[in-house]
Amino acid sequence: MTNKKVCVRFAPSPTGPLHIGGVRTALFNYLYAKKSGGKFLIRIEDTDKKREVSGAENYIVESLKWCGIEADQEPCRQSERKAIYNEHVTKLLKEGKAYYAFDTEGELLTLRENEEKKGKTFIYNWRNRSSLNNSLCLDEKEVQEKIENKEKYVVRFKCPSESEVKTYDIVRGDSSIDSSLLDDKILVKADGMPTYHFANVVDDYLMGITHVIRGEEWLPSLALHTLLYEAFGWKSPKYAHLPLILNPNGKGKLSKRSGEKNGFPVFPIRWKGEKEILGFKEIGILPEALINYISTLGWTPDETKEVLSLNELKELFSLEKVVSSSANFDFEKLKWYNHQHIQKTQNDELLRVLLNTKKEDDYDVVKLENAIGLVKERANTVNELWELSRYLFVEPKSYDEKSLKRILKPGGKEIVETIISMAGSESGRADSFVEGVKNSCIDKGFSAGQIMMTVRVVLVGALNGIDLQEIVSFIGLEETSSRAKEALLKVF
RNA sequence: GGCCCGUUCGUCUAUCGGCUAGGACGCCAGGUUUUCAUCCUGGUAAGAGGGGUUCGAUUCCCCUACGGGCUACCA
Repeated sequence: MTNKKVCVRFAPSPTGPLHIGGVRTALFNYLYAKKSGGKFLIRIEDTDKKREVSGAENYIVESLKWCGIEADQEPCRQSERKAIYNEHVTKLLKEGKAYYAFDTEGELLTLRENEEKKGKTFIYNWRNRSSLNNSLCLDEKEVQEKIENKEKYVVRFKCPSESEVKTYDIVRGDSSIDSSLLDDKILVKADGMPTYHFANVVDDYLMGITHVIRGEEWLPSLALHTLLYEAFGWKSPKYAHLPLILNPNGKGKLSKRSGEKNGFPVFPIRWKGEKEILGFKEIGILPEALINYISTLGWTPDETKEVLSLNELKELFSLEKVVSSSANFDFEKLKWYNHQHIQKTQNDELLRVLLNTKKEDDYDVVKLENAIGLVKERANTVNELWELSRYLFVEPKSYDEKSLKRILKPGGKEIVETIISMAGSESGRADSFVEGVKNSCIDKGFSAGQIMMTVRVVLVGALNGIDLQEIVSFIGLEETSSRAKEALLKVF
């Protein structure tokens, strides 16, 4: 038995920015392809012109690129393959496996509403298709006339009335569906474009897709797709339906709105729609951290190691380990992954990312890179690097309440004066300055605690930050003295 | 409403009938840091409920509950 080379695809529809669920689907496809030495393709499913959003296609590709996910071929577009779908639908029509339907949308809507009033559901299928307006009950002439008169029509799939459709899903195993419950899905719309279901099946077959890895929302369509493969006499690809990613509280699919509500992004990068929406990139999440985190949503590697690079994920991924229950998105955990990845990232790389995200050009880049090295272990996001290293570049603007309380203790002024005189003295040494101030003040009878706290308030303006000596070494004696003078003026 | 899928600590998950139910995030406590954060150590906390099957069920089956998805000439 020869194993066909794995070929998978990510098939987004360009109706808006790519959200985190889509990224996860793309990621799992990509990882599976890489793991199996296969191909990963992107297919743009732009069969609905009404819902198409300009810029979305480009956004999707750019987002994935930022995540490190790149296709092995240029993306293809379904809108450019109309002739192919026509050819295939003609085949089904000829074989009596599909039929023309002339019912208007309004008529169908009325039918649906009427059934709903009775507490029932209208299904366009074997039960009622013979009483509706289609080529199964109209005679051939009438059908020809209607088509020649340019009457609007759709093509529907003639779904078998009684057949047990057996399906297999890598994540969920075997199941079987009674085809009599299915409806005669539209294959080609009145505008001549194929529907998702039809284009999807035709393309997956033609493109040699071996594994369809997609979101769980497609599970109800699996029987239809299987039936379509059967109608063409084609062998179905293997399927893996991924669990959904839900809101943090588990209520509903993660959506644009849920991100806004909970104060975190749901998109990889900035989306410039009616309103600009920031992505994970803009808030300082590293792509590898995002990828690492979302890989854990519905999947776990065999090994216990948690922090993994994209390359490691490629090695470890397996579809068999994908779970079937949906996962809640947890921004806190993403931040933890980001913290871990920041630690693994070189300072110059962090600098590059930082400057890319936000420009504050009055900083010296060499100094900034050094500062990053000093503060990065405290950062959960790249953007925090600015705030965390602020006092290494600018003197404190103000002193918070707790700091004032500290510095205003009896003797505080004397300690500050000592800092000024020692920093200004010819013999003052920057690399052991803090130790010097400490010893000198201890001699004057102050406690080590008070001395250190006072120095901190002078330098940082708050009771936090990196090691004092590191600060002094970074900013230099002159700046140290200047900050102390400033404190003397402002506080006392 | 109908159809489908799911249900292990608050969250992500491990467990392929033997469990004192493991790990990670979070949270709490302690240690390191004369600060804060990091880091280290420890702690907290779970099998939705009810029936079966079995010597034994978190694991297999059924029912109920709850959650989610689909139910378009959207994908």
